[in-house]
Amino acid sequence: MLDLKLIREDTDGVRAALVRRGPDAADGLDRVIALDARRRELLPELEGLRAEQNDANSRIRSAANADVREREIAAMRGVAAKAKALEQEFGEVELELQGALAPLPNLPDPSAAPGPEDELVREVGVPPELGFTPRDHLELAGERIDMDRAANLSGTRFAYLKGDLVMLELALVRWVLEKLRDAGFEPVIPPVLVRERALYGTGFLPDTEQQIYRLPDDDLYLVGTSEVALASLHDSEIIDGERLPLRYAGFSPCFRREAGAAGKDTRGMIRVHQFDKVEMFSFVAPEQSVAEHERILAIEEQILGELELPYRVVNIAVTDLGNSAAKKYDCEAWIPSQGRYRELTSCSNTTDYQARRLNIRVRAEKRTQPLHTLNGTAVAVGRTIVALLENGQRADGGIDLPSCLELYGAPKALTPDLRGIDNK
RNA sequence: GGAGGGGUGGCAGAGCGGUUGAAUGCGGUGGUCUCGAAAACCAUUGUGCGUCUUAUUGGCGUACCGGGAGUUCGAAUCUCCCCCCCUCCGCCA
Repeated sequence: MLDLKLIREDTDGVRAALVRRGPDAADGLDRVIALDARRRELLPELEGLRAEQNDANSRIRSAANADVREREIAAMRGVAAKAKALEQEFGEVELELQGALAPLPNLPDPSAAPGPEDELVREVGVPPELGFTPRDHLELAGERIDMDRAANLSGTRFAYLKGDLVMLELALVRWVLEKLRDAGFEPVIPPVLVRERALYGTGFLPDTEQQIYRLPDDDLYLVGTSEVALASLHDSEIIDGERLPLRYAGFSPCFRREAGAAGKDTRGMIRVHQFDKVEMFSFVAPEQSVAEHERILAIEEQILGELELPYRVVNIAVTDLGNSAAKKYDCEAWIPSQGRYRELTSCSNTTDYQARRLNIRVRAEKRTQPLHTLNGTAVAVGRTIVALLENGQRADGGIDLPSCLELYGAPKALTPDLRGIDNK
């Protein structure tokens, strides 16, 4: 949600910022301005009538006798009717205004990449010299990733994960959660079924409805990321500035319909309907969000580094930003079988956009204002396993795994799955 | 799923048609007292919107007693719908 006051006072600035996202990104702006003006016309009128009513009420209350009282009441009937009609109109205008304001995306940060291409920030590590044709993660995993039977069960883009890979997942999650806990992020396992308000509040609605699973019988939605639930953790609260920053690490399954992704990444676990993810989420004072964004990015990079994955960081083009993000970095890991980098983690500064929708404020120096929220992937388990398998592969089909996970119960290495390799 | 009881300010808890933004207690803040602290006493203590003074921790108006709609000159108080919590029964990882 954009700040109405800002739209009113710096219309041109807001329009220019929105237009960076695309030529039609500011399309709803004029309607918002018109509705806001109408609202501001109606409001004093309505409040005047209410003042009149309040006045009359105290006279009626203390009326000397029944006659005086009756006369006052009779006189107020007309005022009451007028107020009611005005209230009705005001309510309609306000509703329309909210409806027009809600779809407007966040103002991009000036340093967000101008587009149309993402901007390379840095490249870290070098893609491994394998000396043989790389196998993809399905070949390497063999029986340990069974998407055929999963398709039988649930359709395309689902997977059974088995054996050592289950242990690998749990080790990854445990490792990352401990790391984040030590960095001040409180571990959270949130609900993954949520009401509409949570998705609206985080800006996924009304923007990405085609991506979201909905349970119409219960009026609930399956979240595509624990960000949704973590943001709502402080719904409608006023938080003392001294308590910020508040940092959480959510661990949850994530559900995405991937409608409109037909034909994209049809093989393997890169793009599936269900995956587990550890997500960072921070509530910070407005002046802290830029620094927090860099901090979250640094943690993401540290994780990829310790997992010994070659990766690069890109500053996402404004034209590709989701509605709530003012700026976003992606960390892309090298995927040998594809010979290119693929998004593994991502972090966004959503500034006050979600906070305003969820009415989350900070109180400092006796002032209250919307705070800033940020989110970032710590580990998206499915894609991380893909990257680990493919980058750690040896000529014999075995896979070396990074040593950081050993303490957490992951095997040192995975044995070749001969069946998987024969079938290739 | 069935039956019943509730949702009031940071918390506890009154009010159940008219000086109620809301008693009282606790907590918080400022002060008096004290060498200092505690205790005691005094004062103060919400948020949004509009407007004025555009320096304001400010003045005025208005709204907010889970959310929405309604009845009424007037609703925290009455009616309806929704949400949430609690108790008992049933079911269940």
